[in-house]
Amino acid sequence: MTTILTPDTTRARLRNEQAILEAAEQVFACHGYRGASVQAIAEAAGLPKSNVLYYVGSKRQLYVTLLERMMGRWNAMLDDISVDDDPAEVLEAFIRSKMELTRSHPQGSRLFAAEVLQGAPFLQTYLRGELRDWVDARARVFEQWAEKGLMDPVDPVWLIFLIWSSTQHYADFEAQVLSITDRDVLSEPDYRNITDFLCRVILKGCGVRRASSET
Amino acid sequence: MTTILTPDTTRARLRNEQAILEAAEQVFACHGYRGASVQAIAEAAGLPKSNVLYYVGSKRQLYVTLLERMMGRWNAMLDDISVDDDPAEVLEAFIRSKMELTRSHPQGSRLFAAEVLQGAPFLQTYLRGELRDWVDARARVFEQWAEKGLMDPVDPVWLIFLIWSSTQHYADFEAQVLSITDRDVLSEPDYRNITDFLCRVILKGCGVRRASSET
DNA sequence: GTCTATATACTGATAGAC
DNA sequence: GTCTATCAGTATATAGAC
Repeated sequence: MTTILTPDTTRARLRNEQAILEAAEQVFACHGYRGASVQAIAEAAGLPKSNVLYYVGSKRQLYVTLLERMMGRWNAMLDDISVDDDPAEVLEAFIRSKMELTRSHPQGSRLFAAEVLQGAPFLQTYLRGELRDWVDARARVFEQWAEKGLMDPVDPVWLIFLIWSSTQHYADFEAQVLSITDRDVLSEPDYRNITDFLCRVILKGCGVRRASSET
Repeated sequence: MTTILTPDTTRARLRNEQAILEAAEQVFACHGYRGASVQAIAEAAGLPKSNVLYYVGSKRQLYVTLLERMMGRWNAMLDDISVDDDPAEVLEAFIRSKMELTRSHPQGSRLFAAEVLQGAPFLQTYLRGELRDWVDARARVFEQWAEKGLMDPVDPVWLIFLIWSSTQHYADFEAQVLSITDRDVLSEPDYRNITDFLCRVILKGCGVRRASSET
């Protein structure tokens, strides 16, 4: 079948693909892989079910594409550190960038949560490989900081999980947070306040003196 | 239809109902409400699908029953506090009991997470009522402690969410934790270490002096 | 109480008209 | 490229034999 790719058809294709990805991220995040239906994704994207499958191949491929997109965002956040860096600066940047990921991509964060909740069948190799190595490397630096007296000798892995969990919470449990605080949405000032709170409590809790106090 | 309730039939009924609840909690926790199938629950319980529906009425009723059971466990943990209590003792007990709920009921914790992840459609009234009131009451006590100089003036609601999220993490993200730390399970000593870590960091982070240091 | 059989709706995916 | 029609499979739920 010959198809003339006019600018219009290309633009339409891009627009449809984008709409599908956004819709699918929302539906997968809400109902998980099994609970999501192609029909629901198609309706959310404003397209017939067949078109969705035409564009993305299969439900499974669509899910993998979305997970890869989210892990890409995640990796973009994971910069390397060294013993010579300032603990306060690094930890604060760590908390802030993780929270910014939650704030800017709540659906993707929830998608990730749903995937891990079902035992992370699609992410095993990533978690046991790339991400474990990254955690181990960072943990060693934390330990060296503790040896140099720059922070308390806390278990570095539990510390990393503390930062991940406390920030991730505002995506995954957004419904609970909104219900309890009687809000419709979490505003940018809300996110700023929460982030400042987490930086303050976690850094102090680890015995790290903050680099500067203007926030 | 007349049925003679011998001790055996009663015992069988109880055993089956128990098996169904356990199996359903696992399947709903893993795949969410929509992603769970009665068939999968029946297989996990070792019963024919029809029997499951005979016992529990419908998938929806089964789900509600499980949520109610979990909220019962949750409420059993929520003891009241007053300004005259010791902040260190109360906060530490809060963290420890929340972590103990995670440890003893990981499936229930994940079930709760999956429910909130989909927007908490079944738990709206609970979250906006009972639980919000409980949080508000506790928040007021935290604020009074801060006024009396017993702890830093941190936002009490973010503090409660910090405790919930950092403990809940070890149920919801168990797959990630196990992959990264290269474990098959989280042992009781692991849970003790994590709990000690969280008590130490969070209490210190809020400027609360710990009551005793023997743990 | 427990099972088989089945009703009805929906699932992911595809074939083929346009 | 986009749609309708349809496939085989599975979903929840129930009716009725035993």
